[in-house]
Amino acid sequence: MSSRSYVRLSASLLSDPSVAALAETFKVLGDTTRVRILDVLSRTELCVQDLAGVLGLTPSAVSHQLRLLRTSRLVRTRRDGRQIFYALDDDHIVGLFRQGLEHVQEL
Amino acid sequence: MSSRSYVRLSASLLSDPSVAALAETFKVLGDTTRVRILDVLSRTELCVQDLAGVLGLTPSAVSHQLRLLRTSRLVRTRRDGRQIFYALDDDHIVGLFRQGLEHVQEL
DNA sequence: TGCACATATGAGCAGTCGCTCATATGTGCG
DNA sequence: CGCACATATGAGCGACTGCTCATATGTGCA
Repeated sequence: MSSRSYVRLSASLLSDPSVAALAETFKVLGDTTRVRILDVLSRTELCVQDLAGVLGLTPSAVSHQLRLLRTSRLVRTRRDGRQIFYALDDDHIVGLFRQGLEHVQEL
Repeated sequence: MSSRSYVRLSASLLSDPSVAALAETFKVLGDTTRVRILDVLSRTELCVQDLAGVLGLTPSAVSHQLRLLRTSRLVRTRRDGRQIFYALDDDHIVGLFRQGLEHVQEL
């Protein structure tokens, strides 16, 4: 392949910011704890201590992970008294899970 | 939430192996170098040195990443003489990228 | 066969990750 | 207000990641 072709191919690739944002999103999804959290939240809204209860983790560990998920706009929060309820922020995550599972299941 | 409800919710969640496989797949996608490699391969089949040329990386670095992608069944190989050509192994990756970009673009 | 090229692999190092533990912030209620 | 509860945050530790550099494996050709 000529270096001239490198240039032509490069011009059609994803931009650096897109690549970074995409990788960042997948990185957040690439951890069993966060997958489990998102799986739970795809079924019901839940507060931190209940998430911890369901998943068998400390509230602190869950809170740390939720911060990441919040920063990535994967979950949103709603305060009700002392508790803060978490829910999925958009439907793309469910789509990503479904598509990811399809890939996984054909191994 | 009662501990009885924990049990009910838990029963409907993804199995541990599914969670592990899903997280593993996303983890592989969660790196800019691998995203760039897959982006290139979504447009054309390419051998290691040309991938390195396009991406401005050493052939060794590319080869290390390709091994991961191979193990995860995200790319497949075809030998032609001394060169080994890499291509996407299935269409789900393109779908995952598209879905991921949709999420990213609404930030 | 022997040499050059293409790719793969292993060791090792700097940077990152996910947890725990301690502590801070924020809210409701007496 | 003052205390208990719910959540968030920071430091720090062991485990892991992605690269480089050196080396091994595999292929084509004289």
